[in-house]
Amino acid sequence: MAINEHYEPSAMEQKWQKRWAEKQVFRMSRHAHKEKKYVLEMLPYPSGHLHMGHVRVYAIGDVYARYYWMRGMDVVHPMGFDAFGLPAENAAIKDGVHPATRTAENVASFRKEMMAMGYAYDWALELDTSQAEYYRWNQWFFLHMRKMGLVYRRTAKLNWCTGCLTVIANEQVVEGHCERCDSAVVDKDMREWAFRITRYSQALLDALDGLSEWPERILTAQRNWIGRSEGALVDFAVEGSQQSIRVFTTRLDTIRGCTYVVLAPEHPFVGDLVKEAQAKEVAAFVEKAAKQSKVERTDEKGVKEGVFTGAYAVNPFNKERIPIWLANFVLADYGTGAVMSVPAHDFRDFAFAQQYGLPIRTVIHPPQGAPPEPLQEAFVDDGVLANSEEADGWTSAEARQRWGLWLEEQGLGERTVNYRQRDWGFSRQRYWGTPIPVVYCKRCDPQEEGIDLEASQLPLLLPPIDTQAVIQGHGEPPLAKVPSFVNTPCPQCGGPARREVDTMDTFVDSCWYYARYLSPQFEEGPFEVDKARRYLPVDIYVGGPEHATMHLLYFRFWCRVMKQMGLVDMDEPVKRLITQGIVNGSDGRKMSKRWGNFVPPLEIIGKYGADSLRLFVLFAAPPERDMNWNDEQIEGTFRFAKRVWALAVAHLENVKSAQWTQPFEGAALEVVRATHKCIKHVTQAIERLSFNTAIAGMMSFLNTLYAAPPPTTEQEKAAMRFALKSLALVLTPFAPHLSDEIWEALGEQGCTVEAPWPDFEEALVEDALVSYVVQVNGKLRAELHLPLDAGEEAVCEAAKAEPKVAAHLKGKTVKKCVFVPRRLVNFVVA
RNA sequence: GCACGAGUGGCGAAAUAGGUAGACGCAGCGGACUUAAAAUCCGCGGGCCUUUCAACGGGCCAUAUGGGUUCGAGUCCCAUCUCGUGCACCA
Repeated sequence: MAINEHYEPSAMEQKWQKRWAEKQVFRMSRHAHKEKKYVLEMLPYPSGHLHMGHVRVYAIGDVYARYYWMRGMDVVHPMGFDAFGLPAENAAIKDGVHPATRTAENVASFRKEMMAMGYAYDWALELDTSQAEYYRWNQWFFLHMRKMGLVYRRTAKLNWCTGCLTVIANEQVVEGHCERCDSAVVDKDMREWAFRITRYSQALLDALDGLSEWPERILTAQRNWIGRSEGALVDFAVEGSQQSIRVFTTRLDTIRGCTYVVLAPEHPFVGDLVKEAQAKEVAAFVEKAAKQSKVERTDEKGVKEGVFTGAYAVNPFNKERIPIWLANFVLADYGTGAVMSVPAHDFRDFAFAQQYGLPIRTVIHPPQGAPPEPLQEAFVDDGVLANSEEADGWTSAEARQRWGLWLEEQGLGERTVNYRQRDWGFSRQRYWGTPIPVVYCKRCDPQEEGIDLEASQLPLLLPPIDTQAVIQGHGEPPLAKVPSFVNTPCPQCGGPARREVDTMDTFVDSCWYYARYLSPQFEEGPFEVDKARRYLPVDIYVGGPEHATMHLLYFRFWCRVMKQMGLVDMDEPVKRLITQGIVNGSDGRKMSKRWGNFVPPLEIIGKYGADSLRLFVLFAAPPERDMNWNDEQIEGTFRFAKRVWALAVAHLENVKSAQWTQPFEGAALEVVRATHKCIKHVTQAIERLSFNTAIAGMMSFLNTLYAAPPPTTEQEKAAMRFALKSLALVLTPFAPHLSDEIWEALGEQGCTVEAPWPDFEEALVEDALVSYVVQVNGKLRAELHLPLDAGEEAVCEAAKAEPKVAAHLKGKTVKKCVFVPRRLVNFVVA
């Protein structure tokens, strides 16, 4: 076979991509009887073309997939498309192309570009979530989960994205703006469908402790998001009324310092409580608050406004009569929508009390003693109780415990746990998503709770639509404009009924896709349970940290539901999570056409080849760190690829058929040593997610081979052949095309990914001499090269004999001599 | 405000268990090859001081800042600063 002297990646890479596909080398179950490894990257939204971020995630996953294949494992490495979603629909509004058409085009180009990168996917497992064969199972889950009480319809103030023209979930609102399009989010009173994810808040929180292979930042983000707080519910009797106000507090220990109670303006008791004298003022206040959006109300930091209702409550602990106020900062949907105010021990309450001249009473002292009165600021830490009669001297923790019990005994309240997390609202007023399999019938369902379709009626297909006429961005669900879809007989009475016209959030699609990959053609259920048993959970999951409190929380919830349904037998979907950093433009800004810093991967592949691009994204920074694109660094990895090829070409004919079975010695042994060292380095670097140093190790090895004398003896030729062969193998996860080309040129069979990962011999990793550092009082004074087996005495003697060391020891007493085998000697002198 | 993470050359970064700080690469400089350039190959490369024509050497400082533990600290402890991320009138 003729060897191309020059490194020309384009033709070479295409050749191997074709061959891999023909031979199906990446198919699932190639080693069906071996240990399984499920390597997964978050499935992409097919947006048109790959960008550098995609190139990076998939390169990371690909390293592990190929590595584990070579380790002889039964690897599953699938890819698919999160094909529903707003961009395709918005594009349709703009240019009139149907979302299905646009999506199909995009999927095709994504697939092609992924293949051009040489990623090792089993394309037989490919998924497209916008296909009925997939989304029908979303509907199937919906019906099951509704029976389990995990799906319900509610009316609430919802987050309406003014850009996407749909309601979005709490998780998708970032500082009052849409996570996707950054438009303002406003409150809108609407009805929607929600998953009761909060039923799992505690379980999802507890299980985080077991996710030892997840990045700490993701675990923390989820803990914060779930926002568990322990506290108590306390009933405050209302003077002259049968009603009592229930408040939630985490600081029951401060309750004797409570000098007033505050309700949210939306609190249901407000109308009953308010006294005639205050009625006008209160009504105005409530109206004003209602007009403000959640964003506005929480945006004005520090501006607290309130109004007195004229009513009084009674503190159940000291029977004190205290006023009831309304305030804009109290949230109706957290806790009970009512709080007890303890100005002495809460910053907000302190500011509010000062503003409105309400009394401030200290009941907690810091351990050092009483603070000066009047308080200059709230003391919010735990401390020791004071001014609390029999409780004086208790610690805060003790008081919470004892009073909590007392409340329960007296029937005045209870200890409780509150979560910040809300249920997951998943209705979307858009077209390009999974239809919700529910019908409204005025006769059978006057409350519009929704009547479920029968499982046999699935899939409920998304109707074909006239793009121009129907997809108009007026904020009405597009499906409402398709009479043939809307009008349907009631599944119960057969009379005229209307279908639900909202569709599901696309985050539903990504909740269980990892299980579907294992049996994408399966028609009897969402996936084959046996396959799930064999291959789940996912062993390595790679994706962006921006999903910390969205997808990564939703799919954990869904996994638990699937377990309850008996579909899977694990609690958690993913063992090890890798969150890759962002690829920014060379100016450090987000890569975007707008900034003119956008680098299309296809262009780079064309210029340098996929191998060099893969090497670049893996070498420039560790996987979890953000990185900037760099036009000069890519030249560096391209140079490396060229050097590897040039070295192989230089030696191939000479060493191709070399054989040697005796122990190596001399120059040949040095080459063999360097090879073992490289194998060890790369192996360990891959295991600890340090791909940049893995590549650095190979670069060093290559430098060593360049420096080695040209092989002349049979032994030296065999050593060089061993070096080239090993390099081809360890390079495979990073630059697979180049590896296979060298592999083939050496006369080896098949492709590198089918070959076993090379082992290293510890004895051959060691150099014959070990380098010792000699320090005097911790300062470096000399370096020695001594045999491996040199003992402490011999090393110390040799060290003392070094002239530079001797100079520093002269006239001083050695008080101590620290000896670290194989590393250093340190003389401590006075 | 609370929580988490990170600060190392001109730049991207490395240092697995407390043991030679800056591996590997980029840019830069010097050399070889070439009529020349590109490509390629080889070499140099933290700062300051000192010696010297120069080379070789020698000394001190240096991993955000200030302390501490240790024979020895980028690494461990305490405090501070800066940046990034998440949560946030959440009671």
